[in-house]
Amino acid sequence: MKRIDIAVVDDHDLFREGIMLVLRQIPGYHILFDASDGELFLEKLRTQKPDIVLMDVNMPRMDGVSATAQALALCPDLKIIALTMFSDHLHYSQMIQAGVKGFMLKKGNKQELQQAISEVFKGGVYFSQDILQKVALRTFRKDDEQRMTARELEVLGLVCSGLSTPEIADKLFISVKTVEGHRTNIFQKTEVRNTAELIIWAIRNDYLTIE
Amino acid sequence: MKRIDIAVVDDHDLFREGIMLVLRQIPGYHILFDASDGELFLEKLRTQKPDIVLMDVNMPRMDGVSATAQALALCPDLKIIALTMFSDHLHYSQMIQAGVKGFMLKKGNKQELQQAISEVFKGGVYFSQDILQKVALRTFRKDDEQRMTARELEVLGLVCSGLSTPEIADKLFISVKTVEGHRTNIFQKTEVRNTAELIIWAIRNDYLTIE
DNA sequence: TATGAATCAGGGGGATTCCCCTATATCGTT
DNA sequence: AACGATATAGGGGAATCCCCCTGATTCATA
Repeated sequence: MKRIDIAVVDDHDLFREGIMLVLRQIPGYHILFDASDGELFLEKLRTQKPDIVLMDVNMPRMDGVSATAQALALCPDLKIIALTMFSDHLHYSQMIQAGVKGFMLKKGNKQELQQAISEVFKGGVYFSQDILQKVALRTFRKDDEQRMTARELEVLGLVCSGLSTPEIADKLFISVKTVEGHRTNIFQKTEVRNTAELIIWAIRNDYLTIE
Repeated sequence: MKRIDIAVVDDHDLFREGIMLVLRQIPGYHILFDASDGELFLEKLRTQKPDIVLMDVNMPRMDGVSATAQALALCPDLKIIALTMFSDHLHYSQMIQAGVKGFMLKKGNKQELQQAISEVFKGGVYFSQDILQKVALRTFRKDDEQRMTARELEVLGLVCSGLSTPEIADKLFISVKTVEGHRTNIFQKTEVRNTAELIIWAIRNDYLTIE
C-alpha cells in the first residue's frame, strides 16, 4: 500500500501540532509538511506535492477558500479536505465552490478523519453527517426562494464578518457600486431591510455560525 | 521531579486527542483523564484529582465557566487553565471570576502551553500576551465603564432585533439623537465598529440568542 | 451638599447605507 | 443567433449611520 503524503494547513499552532501527531499514529500516513496560513501553504506546494491536504477555512492573511482555489489552479488533481469549526452553509458552499473533495468538522474524531482521508485518497468524497443534514434541511425547506450566486455568497460572508461596503470592494478588487448591487440583490432574496436583519437571517438559516 | 497529572476538557474530539498527544510528548507530563464536556469532567473529578486542568470555555451541556466554578467548589486548590478560541473580554472575565489560574488561546503553540502549565503548577498564574494586552488596554482606559446600563441594554436588544435608529427612537418615545448617543456608548463598550459587528458580538457574548 | 452616573437632547458633518435607475461584457443554454 | 443569468459599473438622492462636540435633568450616594 502506498504511503499517503499529507499536508496540514491551520493557523492554530496547538491544533496543527496535535492533529499532526494524531495522523502520525496512523500506519501508512505521512506528514509531508504543514503551514500556518494559505500563503505559506502555496509557497511550500511549489516544491512538494501532497496526496491529501487538510485545510482550515478561517485563517489570517490568506484564508482556506482562496488558498484552495489557487492551489487547485496550480495542481488540478490535488485532493483537499476542508477542516473547520463551523458547520454553516456559507463555509460549506464556498469551500465546495473552491473545489474541496471533503468537508469535516473539528469536533469530529480520529476515526472520522481517517475515513475522510481514506475516501478522498481513493478518489471519492467525504462530508460529515452534520454538514449533510444541514444542507439537506436547507435545500429542502427553501428551494423556492431564489438561490444566491457564488459572488453574492462571497459578499454575504464578508458582510457577516463585519466588513463595510468600501472594505468589501477593496478586498474583492471591485467597485463600491458593484458591492452595493450585490447587497441589494442579497437583501431582496433574503427579504431583509438592513444589515442587522441580514446577520440574523444568516445565522437563522445556517449561513453563519457563531460560537 | 513529580509527575504532573493533567486533565483535558474540550468538546472537539480532534483537538482534544491532538493536545493530549502534544502533552504526552513532554517529559513529566501525564494525562490523567479527558472529558468532552463539563458534566463528564465533574463526574470523573470525583474519583481522580489532576494537578492541572485544561478547560475549554465553550462546550455543550455544561460550559467551562460553570464547570470551573463547580469544580473549585469541590476542590478549592484545583489548578485550572482556560483554553479558548476567543480573546473576548466576557470569556476572560467570566473565567477569571470562576477562578482559573491561567488563560491561553488555542492559537498559541506547544511552548506556550508548556510554560502555562509549568507556571500554574508551581503555584503561579499564566495569561497569554493577547489577553494581557486587551485587558491592559481596557483597564487602562476606563476600567469599570464596560458594564452597560439598563437603557443601553434595551437599545442593544432593539438593534439586535433589526430596528433602525429612528425606529428605536419611535418605540422608546425618545429622540433619534438620544438613541444615537446610546449606540455610540454601546459601540465603545463593546469595541465594535458597526452594526454587523455589534450583532455578532451580542450573540457571542450571550446578549442575544438566536434559534 | 457635592459628586458622579445615567438619561435625555441637540449641532454639525462626513461616511455609509439603501433605494431608484441604466448599461455593458461574458458565459452558458436553447 | 438569441436569450437569460451573472457580474460588472455608474448617476443620483434620501435616509441612516457614526463620529465629534455641548449641555440639561434626575437620582443615588459618598
